[in-house]
Amino acid sequence: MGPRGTPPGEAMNDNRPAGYDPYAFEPFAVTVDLAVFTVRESRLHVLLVERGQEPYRGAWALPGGFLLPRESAESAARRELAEETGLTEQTAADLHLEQLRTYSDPDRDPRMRVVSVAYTALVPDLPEPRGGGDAARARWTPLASAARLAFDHDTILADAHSRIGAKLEYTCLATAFCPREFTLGELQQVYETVWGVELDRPNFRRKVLATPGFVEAVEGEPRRTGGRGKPAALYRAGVASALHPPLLRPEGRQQT
Amino acid sequence: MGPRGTPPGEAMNDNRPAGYDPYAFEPFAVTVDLAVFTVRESRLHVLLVERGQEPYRGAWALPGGFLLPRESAESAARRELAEETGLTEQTAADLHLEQLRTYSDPDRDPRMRVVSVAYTALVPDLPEPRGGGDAARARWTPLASAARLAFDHDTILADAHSRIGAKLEYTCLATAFCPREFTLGELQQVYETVWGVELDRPNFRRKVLATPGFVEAVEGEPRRTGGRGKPAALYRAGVASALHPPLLRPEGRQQT
DNA sequence: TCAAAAGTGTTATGAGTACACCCATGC
DNA sequence: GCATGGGTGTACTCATAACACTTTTGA
Repeated sequence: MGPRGTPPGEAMNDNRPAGYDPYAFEPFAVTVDLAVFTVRESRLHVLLVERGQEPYRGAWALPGGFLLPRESAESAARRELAEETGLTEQTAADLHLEQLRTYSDPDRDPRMRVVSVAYTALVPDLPEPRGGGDAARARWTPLASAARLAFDHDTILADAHSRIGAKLEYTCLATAFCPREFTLGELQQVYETVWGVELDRPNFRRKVLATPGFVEAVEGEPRRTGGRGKPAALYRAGVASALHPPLLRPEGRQQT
Repeated sequence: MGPRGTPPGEAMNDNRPAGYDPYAFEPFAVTVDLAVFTVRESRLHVLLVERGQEPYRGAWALPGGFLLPRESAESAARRELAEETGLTEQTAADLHLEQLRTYSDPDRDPRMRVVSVAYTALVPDLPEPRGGGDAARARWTPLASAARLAFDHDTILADAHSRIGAKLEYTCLATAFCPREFTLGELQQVYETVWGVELDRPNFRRKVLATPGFVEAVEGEPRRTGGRGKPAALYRAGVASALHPPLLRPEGRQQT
């Protein structure tokens, strides 16, 4: 059958181009890339690191790195995320991490063949990252200012942005952007920021509360002020993960 | 910055575990796996191949194979698909292929480290495949009978099934299961088969026709009979790719 | 003439929208 | 008091669900 049946070093089979031998070529390297988003001051931000080496020295890039020999891509992503953001391993282990897709263009890295598995993470507003070792800087960058990244990271970032926008429609993911306890106003801000639209507050409220398991009210009287105005009730993320029916963004509905 | 800045053979940086050198370990192999679906006799079928070598000799598996040195994962997937199904390269090039996700568990292949990029393809009912070389057999298998596949292919197949089910809700993908010209009854069959539910014909019909660009009527009087009953009008896939608003499966709506 | 599949019509329900209005707090 | 955000009420619109009914073919 297929080439999978013939690992490098074993006999050829005729389903493989004549003369193909994995050891005759440079090995593939496998990396992970992370598009980590947060909402800050009503703008979507992404975590970027500055490259300290060629190629793309001095350019900004998505954090990421090589898989260790006995590590899955998701473990590698969590490890890199912890390293780059200064999060504890525990916090990183609990984070919502989602595989975006894999980028495998043969020329995506000018030096060698690198296949990269991209992940998306959504985090609440975190302290400024402490940059990895090796003279690297890391920082939160408004998405609007994140352009001309190294490698194909502009593409990955665009894919990630579009994916999370879509995900907000039919999952409860938006709560991942919020701290453990949050107000419905903050949750609405997440949607408005990611989608770049304004939503009707009364309707948003009803929609969220009508979806069982989306949010759960925090007991007692605890309320929090967002500055001025009436203090808002606090909620925590609920147990549901999917939104049925979905919460479609306004643009997604205007044909008919 | 991150390890990506240090390809194998260059200097270490302290963001990488001490002593790590990609050449000191077995190289990663990168493969593609394909979950190719079709609808046959009102049942969802998947294309499987029989393994001719250890491990899992004699077991059924998803078709797939190694990436060539200068080939993207998607190109590899199209190439493998053409090889396994006997499709022409041209047909394979036009097919709807979608990246599912990447599987990277260190132990997913007992012999070596293999990272596999899985793809999903939807095809109309095709002739029986002609199996690849090397004594392999290939055949369409009802999804219900496809179990205990080699490697982690049970997992991949389950993920693929659940993904296409979800995709039918908010994309026009169902037409990929149909021949170039099809009736609305056939299109409805696709939904009913993939979702495993019955839909109301009048409502389905209205919904499809009300979505601009989903299908376009074939001009003139051409009608086709599906055996007995009134001949149905023929349609072709339209230009739209997304469904707004989505066509939710019944189960996805029964909470409130 | 009957079964089977295509196609049309109609009504009730419920989700989504838009917008008016009241409440609580800081300045 | 007034600006600011939280929270409630309501009426209109439109998509969907459910189901009755007609049409056109093969046997």
